[in-house]
Amino acid sequence: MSSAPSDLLPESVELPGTRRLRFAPSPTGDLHIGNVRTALLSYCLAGEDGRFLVRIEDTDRERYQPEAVPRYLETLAWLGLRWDEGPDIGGPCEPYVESERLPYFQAAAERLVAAGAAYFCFCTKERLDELRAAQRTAGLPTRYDGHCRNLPPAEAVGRRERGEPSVVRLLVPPGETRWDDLVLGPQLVDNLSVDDQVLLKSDGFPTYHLAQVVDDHLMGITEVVRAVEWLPSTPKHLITYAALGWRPPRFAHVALVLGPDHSKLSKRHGAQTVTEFRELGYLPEALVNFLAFLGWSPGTEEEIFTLAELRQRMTFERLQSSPAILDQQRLDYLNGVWIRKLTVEQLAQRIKPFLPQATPEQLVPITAMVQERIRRLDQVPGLLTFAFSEPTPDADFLRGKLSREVARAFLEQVPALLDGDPDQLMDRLRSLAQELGVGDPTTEKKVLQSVMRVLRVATTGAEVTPPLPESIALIGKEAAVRRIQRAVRVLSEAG
RNA sequence: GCCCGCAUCGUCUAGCGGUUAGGACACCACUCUUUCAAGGUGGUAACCGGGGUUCGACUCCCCGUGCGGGUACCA
Repeated sequence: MSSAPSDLLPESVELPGTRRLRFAPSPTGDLHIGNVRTALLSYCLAGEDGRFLVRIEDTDRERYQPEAVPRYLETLAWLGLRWDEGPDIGGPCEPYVESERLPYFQAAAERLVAAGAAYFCFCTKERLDELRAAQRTAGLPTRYDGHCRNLPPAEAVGRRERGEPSVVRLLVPPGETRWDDLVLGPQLVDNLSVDDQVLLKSDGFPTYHLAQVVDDHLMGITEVVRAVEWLPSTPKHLITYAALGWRPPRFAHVALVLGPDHSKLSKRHGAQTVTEFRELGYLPEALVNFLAFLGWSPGTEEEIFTLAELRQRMTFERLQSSPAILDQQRLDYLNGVWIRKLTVEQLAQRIKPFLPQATPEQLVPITAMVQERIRRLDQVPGLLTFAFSEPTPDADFLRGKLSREVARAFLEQVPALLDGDPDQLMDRLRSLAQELGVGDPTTEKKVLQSVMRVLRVATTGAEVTPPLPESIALIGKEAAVRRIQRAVRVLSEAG
């Protein structure tokens, strides 16, 4: 057999980075929060002296969505996960798109076949289906029966030349496979339970199993961080590395992220893609901080971390092996923390897309008003409806617990108080309220509250708003007076 | 069915043979306060079950149970 194809496989040369970790998403749809978590872990675990690379795993032609690639990259960038090598910026191991690396996979497959570590298989889908069904009813493990394992090479070549569709399967040797997982510890698998995996599909594309092994080797990947769903196929990968004479990377299998009902995260759990979380008004800083703690902890009681700090601190030793449930309340809390950590100007920029009706001049004052009271950016419009539309509270809503007379008497005198120093407005309102509170059986404090409530409802139409002086300043004195006068009218007419 | 992994408050977690089992979210009080938040103080709440090993198990081993994953020419 010719050795030419194998020459297509370059031996890895010196590559930059003490550690090289990659994120290799399959471009189908939108980036799932679970995927992003492994990307985050890989980015952090690469450390400050390591390299983080992105490789596009587009070997499934059925599910491939070309538009997904730029979207994925944009999402990673939004989160701040900067890659050192990737499809857009290139690097020493170009190209970083698997569909452009077919010769490598085909060469590897041929090398494996030549070495007797893999073989051509001509079994049809129908035969395989029947086989599995029969095995299952017999209570046996469902796996390939080795039907094509011992085809004479000449026959295999002949059938291929005649155009019969074929795949290349890994020939799993007897024995056992062991490795020391960076998260789960020592693993031992009897090769009897490892299937003869298809490495090269009949369309000439590799399966994940081959592509991952070949590319991780050629790209000098030192550690592979992936979800436990890959655990059962690790022996296949290790056997492939060994057959190719390559040293495998170390593996770190992290547990899955589950929904609140302990099942795999899916649509019915609400937001699950990064884009969805972004549209709900979560900050990348919060998402990163939150995700990092799903399966990792610093071992101290610190819990607020920037991405840079995470990259500095994260180690494989502290990775957790049990699954984590996505708790959105905790995410909300962390998001609130990060919202308050930003400067008003920074936050204003983040709020901007959520409040397109705000003028540039309004944006900063608005931000200052809401910064302490929101946990998500999408809550901003709800807090500020009064600023962008005229409220129309009715008399009963206006007066609340107060009598119409007291409510009206109070409101009638407010416009005059609006003129002085805005910082003292509360003091002036307080004095006015105290005057009106004389003779009232309730405490002064309660009177003050009721009376402020009337003014709040009159000017904003809501019981819950940012502080009154700022709210009034936002809508402007003129509008405030107009709204108060309207309220007075409503209260009078109701009588 | 078969193979594999996991198991501390409701949730995220600390713990790595001897602790009053710690922190955070959520929740409940109180506090601050013009509402709502934010902040402060305090509180409720956990080692899945059964066997071992050991002077001593949340911690180590085995079994069970529960949950999760794999079982594709998808990743």
